[in-house]
Amino acid sequence: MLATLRALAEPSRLQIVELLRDGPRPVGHMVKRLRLRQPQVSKHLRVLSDAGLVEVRVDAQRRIYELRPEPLRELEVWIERYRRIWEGNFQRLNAVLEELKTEKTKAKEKKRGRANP
Amino acid sequence: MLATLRALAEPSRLQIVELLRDGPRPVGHMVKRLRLRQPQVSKHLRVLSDAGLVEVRVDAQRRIYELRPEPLRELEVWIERYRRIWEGNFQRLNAVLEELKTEKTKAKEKKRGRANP
DNA sequence: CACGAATATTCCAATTGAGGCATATTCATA
DNA sequence: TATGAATATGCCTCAATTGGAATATTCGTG
Repeated sequence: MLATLRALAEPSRLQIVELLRDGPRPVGHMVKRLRLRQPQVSKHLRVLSDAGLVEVRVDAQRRIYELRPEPLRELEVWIERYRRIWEGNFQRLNAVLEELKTEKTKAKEKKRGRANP
Repeated sequence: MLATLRALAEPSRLQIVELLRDGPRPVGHMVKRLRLRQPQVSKHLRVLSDAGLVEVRVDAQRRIYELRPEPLRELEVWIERYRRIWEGNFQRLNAVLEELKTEKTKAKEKKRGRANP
């Protein structure tokens, strides 16, 4: 999970993944499209590969990279656990009250909620 | 999207988000649970807040943090676009062929597909 | 109105990560 | 078999990020 997120949380890498959404591609193809030099693309692919997000197929001196579904599916599963957050009516109220024995609820404050403006 | 991923791609921050899945929580609550000092937790919360992943409610000198659904929903939407990747039978074959005019398909190679072992 | 509780911010040191460049490797082909 | 194409790796540098400690701020309360 974390590995997947870390791999995706980089602009170039995210672009590569988006690129591969259209199907397997050789390195050279990505070099042409991205604003990156070949070594850098290879490095990013290495990271994606270590995270299990892509796999390679060899074609002579060419390397064809392809998305692997597993990590993405896992990410989807993970995020589904948060679904109820946007499907309204959470029962969180009691969760809050559980923690806030000393509740006084009287706040004002603007400016991003800083404790000390 | 990228902002969301970057915010989530850090172990402590991911933990905080998981924590907040159970409902809004004050900073002190997280400090107790995570293996982090208060200032560090505040900093991470700041990052999450900048990414729009959490919002604050003020309660006296306490700050109650709460998950915001939007970025998570967006992430879910984004990942759904990859659904077909794991729902089999992609038509990628022709995408490959499109790129590989010089196809020769003869590969061997083991060791992680390095071009030069 | 001084004090403690709760939290944010600043400054610093150490670590990590991305780009750039040069180079090594492998394959196909002349 | 020498050469060019395609790709990976190593080394270096710079910028960004994280954690730590100290400090500032604000609120409620005695």
